[in-house]
Amino acid sequence: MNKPTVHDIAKEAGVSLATVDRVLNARPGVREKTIAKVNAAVERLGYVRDTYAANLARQRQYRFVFVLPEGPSQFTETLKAALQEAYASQIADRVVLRTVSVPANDPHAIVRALRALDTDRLDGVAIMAPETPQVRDAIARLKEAGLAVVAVATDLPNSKRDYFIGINNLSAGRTTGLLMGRFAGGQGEVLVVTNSMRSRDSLERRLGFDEVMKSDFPAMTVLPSIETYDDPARMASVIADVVENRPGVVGLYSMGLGNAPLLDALREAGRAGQLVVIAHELTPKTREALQRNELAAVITQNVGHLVRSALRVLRAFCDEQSIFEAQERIRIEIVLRENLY
Amino acid sequence: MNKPTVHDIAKEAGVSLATVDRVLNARPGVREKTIAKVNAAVERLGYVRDTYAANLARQRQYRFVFVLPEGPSQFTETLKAALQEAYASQIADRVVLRTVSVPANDPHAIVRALRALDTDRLDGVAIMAPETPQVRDAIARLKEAGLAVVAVATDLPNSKRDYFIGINNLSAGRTTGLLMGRFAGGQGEVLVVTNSMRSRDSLERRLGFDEVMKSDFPAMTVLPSIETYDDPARMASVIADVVENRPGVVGLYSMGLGNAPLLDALREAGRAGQLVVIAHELTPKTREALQRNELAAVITQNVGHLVRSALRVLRAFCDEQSIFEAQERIRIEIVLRENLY
DNA sequence: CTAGACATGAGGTACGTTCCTCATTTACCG
DNA sequence: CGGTAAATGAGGAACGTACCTCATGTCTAG
Repeated sequence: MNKPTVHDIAKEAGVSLATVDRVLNARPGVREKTIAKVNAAVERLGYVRDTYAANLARQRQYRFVFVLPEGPSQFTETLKAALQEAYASQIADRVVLRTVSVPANDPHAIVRALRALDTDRLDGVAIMAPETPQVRDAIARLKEAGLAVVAVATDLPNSKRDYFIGINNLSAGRTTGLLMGRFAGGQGEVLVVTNSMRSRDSLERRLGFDEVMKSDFPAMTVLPSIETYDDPARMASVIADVVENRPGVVGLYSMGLGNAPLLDALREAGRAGQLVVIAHELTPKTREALQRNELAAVITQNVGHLVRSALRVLRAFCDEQSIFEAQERIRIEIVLRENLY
Repeated sequence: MNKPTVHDIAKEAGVSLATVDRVLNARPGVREKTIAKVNAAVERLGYVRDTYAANLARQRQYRFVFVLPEGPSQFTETLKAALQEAYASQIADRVVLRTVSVPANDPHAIVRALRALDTDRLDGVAIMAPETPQVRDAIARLKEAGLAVVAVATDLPNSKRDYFIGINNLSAGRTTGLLMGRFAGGQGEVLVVTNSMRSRDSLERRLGFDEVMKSDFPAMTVLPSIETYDDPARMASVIADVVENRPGVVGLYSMGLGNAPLLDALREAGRAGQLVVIAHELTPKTREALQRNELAAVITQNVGHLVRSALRVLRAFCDEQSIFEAQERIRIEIVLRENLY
């Protein structure tokens, strides 16, 4: 038997097409009893609305905005590229997309950008930003206006966002810890470098990393995190110091942004390839470093998947459809030289 | 400006809707010159056919069959479950799906199954089977009948299949080699066990594994592959032998099916957790073993991704659409205890 | 010059849905 | 019981595309 249509429902329920339509689209003017009759028929026949036909009739447009940080990070660049690519594909059917870039380190700019969004001409927003009370408020405003809101890559757990698309950073840190311990042989000191420990992402990763180090590799020592604040010179001096004065250091964990300066500094110091270096995010730089054996591993999330997922989830929320969790779960990927493709 | 429609094309090209339709659907009875005019208009306006509207009008059905091996393997089970799950989702819009199971170790059965397919009532076939000349011929027949054919999980490179959806097993073997060498500390012997070395998948994995072992970990010794032919007793005796007589063995690589008996045997022998054991395919069994630290790592491919990809690719070939490579590339995933979710 | 083949146009119906309007029926209240 | 409001029915147009028929226009060969 073919898929049932609204006409079949009407016949089955013994009502007219118009009534079925009123029920399905939650329009007023139908008795409870009739609503029940229609719903029963829907159940019985297993009717599912043809979203594409519905979108056609309704001339549906999904107007989405991606609010992304703009900075020296290659991560954002790859993300934007992936967005462009996805936009040209089937997934972006009936989607009108706009990207808003905000300076990464300006907490006020992000709020201004969110406040400036014209909620009347928008159906959904994807946000990648650190969480602040102001950001939470701005998101509450978007939700009140009926928009779908998803957090991308970095979660906004205390905001009213509908969904988070990205990895669990605690697990990511734990994964790195396990890998570091195993690769380094369970002995020696590990240095953790990061751009800044102020972000929750960094904190969570560090937390997970330490947990595993402590429980699984008690013979190893994890040194305090060193913050480099986007400053290549600072990074160079940190690395030089390690190379000269800390012979016990066997591993290096680059927790966030700023992989490029780290790799440069290591190469400069002539220690590239001798330490177990693990970094986050697969970018052209880290890719190359993996190939040269300068990085032992990269912990990453697939940005293509990330943006496609964001688009699908935004649509689902706009249509009040359920989302296919298994498809939207972003995996913590471990990339070595050999599964780099 | 909104997306152009066929009407816009007709206006732009200065022809009627009927002619535009004839050109777009490659129907006969249009002069070369007119075809060029229409195509020029399509180019100029950047027209893209609305596949969903087209499918609606055409009452399109995608009738697909998945031909899958039936055996003691948990892999096939997870694959079928994923297929069921995907079938309920958007991806399977207008798809009518059937699964055909064939005994895994009967090369004739697969050919019989492929020959039995009614090509008139079918639009595409996804096949997971070892390649033989007869299978190649059967696929050639399907292609001649105009069907879309994809190989899933295990490639059929010399057949006429349109596409392969799965991982590169040479790279998978290389990845495992790198991981094994790193985890085991570059010293000692490694045992390789597999159900059978007759499959190309096994051969390629072994090849890749050996390549990396030789180049990156020359101090390690890889022992000859041991085949267990689906026989738990044989597996148990192999493991017992290793535990008792081969103290130099530090690592174990389970290359294909039969992880369950291996893990059972290891537990039996009391050596679970002491060797670096790496296996393929994430299943309930291997998942549990990771959690118990009995497996150091699992090399796998996401079966959900696999089947969704197969469905998308089959559709694309049916519609002669281009496929979005980045989305269809199946990654070689490294799963540790910590990124297991 | 004309028959016949071929090219093109005009217009309609359909797909499954949405969203109208207008008419009719039903239920409830006093 | 009539009056009124609410519920329902009937039907149509539209979305973008496919596919059909029939009429008309144009070219070419004889």
